[in-house]
Amino acid sequence: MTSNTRKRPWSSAEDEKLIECVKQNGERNWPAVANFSGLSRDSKSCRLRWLNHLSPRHNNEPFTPEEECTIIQLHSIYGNKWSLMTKHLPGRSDNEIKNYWNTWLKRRSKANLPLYPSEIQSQLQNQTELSPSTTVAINMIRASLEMPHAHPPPSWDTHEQDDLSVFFDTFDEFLSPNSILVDSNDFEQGAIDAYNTDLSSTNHGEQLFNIF
DNA sequence: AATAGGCTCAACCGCAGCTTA
DNA sequence: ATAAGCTGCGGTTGAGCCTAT
Repeated sequence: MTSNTRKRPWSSAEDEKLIECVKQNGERNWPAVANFSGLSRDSKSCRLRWLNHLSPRHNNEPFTPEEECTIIQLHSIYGNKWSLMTKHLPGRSDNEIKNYWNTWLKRRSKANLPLYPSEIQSQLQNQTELSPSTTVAINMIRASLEMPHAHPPPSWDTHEQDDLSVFFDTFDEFLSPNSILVDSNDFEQGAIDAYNTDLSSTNHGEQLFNIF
C-alpha cells in the first residue's frame, strides 16, 4: 500500500478550514466544499468528517449507559441498519453506532454470551414469526396502497393514506421476521390507531403495530 | 523499559439509488 | 431515455492507544 492510500487523520487546521467552507457553501454542497476548501480531501471525506465530528448537532461525548442499552435494543429491531438507528439517538452518527455494536459483538462472542441480553432475547421470542393473520393484514394494506381508489380503507381519509404511504417507503425495514415495531414519532398516532381499528374489525384479532 | 498483541475508533472503499442535465 | 455525477449506506481497514508479559 502506498502512502497516498493510507488513512490520514484530520488536523485541527483542516477542521477549521472545513467548518469555514461549510458555513459558506452549506451542508449539502460537498463538491463545492471540497473544491473551495483547498484541502486535499474529496467531497465524501469532507461530508463524513462533518457529520461524524464537526457538525454542531453532533454529540462528541462518550455514549451514556442509556444510549448503549438503546443501541442493543435497536439492533434487535433493525439489524445492521445503522442510519435508521441514528433517528433514535440524536447527535450520534451511524459510524459511532456501528463501532459500538462491533465492539459489543466481539465482547459477547469472546465471553461466549448470546448476542442479546436475556430480556431482549425473550422479547424477540415473542415476535419471531409473523402470524398468518398479520401477513394477511399486511397484504391488505399493501393492496390498498397500490390501488387506493379500488380498495379505499373504510375509515382512512386522504391525509391518513398519505401518512401510510410515507410509512410504507420504509416498511421493508421493519418487515424482518422478528420486528413489527414502528416509532410513533415518525407517524401520526391517529393514522396508526385507524389502521389498528380496521385490522381488528377484520377478525384477524391482533394489532399490527406496536409503538416503539 | 521494551514490545507484542488486542482493542477502539476514525477514515476509506465500493456499491446502489437518486438527481440532474 | 440515458449517462454522468452525487449522496448515503454498510462493510472493512489501518493508526494509534492500551495492556499484559
